[in-house]
Amino acid sequence: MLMTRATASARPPGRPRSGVNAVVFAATLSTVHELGYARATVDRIAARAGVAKTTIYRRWPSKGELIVDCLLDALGPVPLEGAGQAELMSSTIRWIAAKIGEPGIGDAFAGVFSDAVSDPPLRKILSARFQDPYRLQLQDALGEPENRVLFFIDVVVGTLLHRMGMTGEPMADADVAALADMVLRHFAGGADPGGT
Amino acid sequence: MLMTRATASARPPGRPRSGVNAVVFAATLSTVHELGYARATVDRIAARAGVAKTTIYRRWPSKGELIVDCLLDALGPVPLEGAGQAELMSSTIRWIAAKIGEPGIGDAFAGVFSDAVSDPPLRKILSARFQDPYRLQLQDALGEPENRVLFFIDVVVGTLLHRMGMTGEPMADADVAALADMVLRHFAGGADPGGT
DNA sequence: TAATTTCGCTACCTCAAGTATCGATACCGA
DNA sequence: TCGGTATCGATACTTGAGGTAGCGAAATTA
Repeated sequence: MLMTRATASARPPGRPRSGVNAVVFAATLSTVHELGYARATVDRIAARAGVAKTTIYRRWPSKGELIVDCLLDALGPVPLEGAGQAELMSSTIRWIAAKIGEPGIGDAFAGVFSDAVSDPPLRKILSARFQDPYRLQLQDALGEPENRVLFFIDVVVGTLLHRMGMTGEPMADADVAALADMVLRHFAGGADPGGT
Repeated sequence: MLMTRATASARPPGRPRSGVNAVVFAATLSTVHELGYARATVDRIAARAGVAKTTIYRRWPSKGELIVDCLLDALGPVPLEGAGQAELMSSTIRWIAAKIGEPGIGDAFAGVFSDAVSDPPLRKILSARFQDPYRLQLQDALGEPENRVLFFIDVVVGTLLHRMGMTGEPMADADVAALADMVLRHFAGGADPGGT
């Protein structure tokens, strides 16, 4: 009952898609890394991937969705390590800080987030396909309610992206440590739970 | 020795500029509020202000700089109220949260910040003309070193913008209170000072 | 072999930032 | 009163990027 291929029919007819998604993701990150988000046009990404622009638009309906899928592929699920809530939070913060520091990822992250601000459909996609899975995973692992986890994400990701956006560089380890320390104290200390 | 008009020559020759800056700022905020940042084109802003687009480009070299000036005008300096560091920080956080919640301001803030991510010249302008004045003002008022004030700004503004960007709504008061509580505890408690 | 779908390619549309140019207007100094 | 100068509004334009349309060719299934 594996269903790796389909539910009803074995495979759809016609020429199958070539397996270039990974190549496109790699081309996306390296182009964003070298040229920045705005200058990483779909034309350039396609050229670097050795693929036609129309092929990209056949698979992803917009640049924003391409970036979202690329980030999901690059990040994967949170590697939950550690026993207690404090250790889980701390490792999560260090994990996402390291990921945002990897070439291309931070820029793509900030870029698609920026686009979403004035693009409500993209914002819904970003919220549903990107934030929600991590939120649910963290709600389970941390045993915290939705509003507290959303607050956690806002603080951690918001801070890291703001630093990246203002300086062009990822946050240094010492500041990441301070961020983790601040957040852990907040969630450990019982006062003012954060959210209605 | 007032020199309200000039230092050397009384006034530059030619037709003086009409005093429409305030009108343009108001048109910018209302257009951004109604249409979002990306759809608030310079054409539309000019039309709403009752001014030609070329007039805007004669005064601001780019849309980004127009937004920066508009935000500086809308925000003004931090209204430093309260005696101790804790009160100053708390009132500053509530002040910027309220400002970001005003119609148009949060969107313009997030939009120009987003643009700056992949536009290094705009990033320098944003950093020098926008962040630096507030940073210096806060360094003076709070008696904290540069790196700690930068960390403070990253956390507060980053969190508020992330919430605004993901939900389209400003952060609710209860969460702003939690943010203030968390930050105050961090700066009051002596552990892990945040920054090298 | 026929149907179907993807492929690369080229050309195109739309929209927005920013530029160029024009006659008209407002202010200065002589 | 008359140049000189810089702004004004208006129109047209250039450039770049997201996204679409239509083509013949290739790959797969039935």
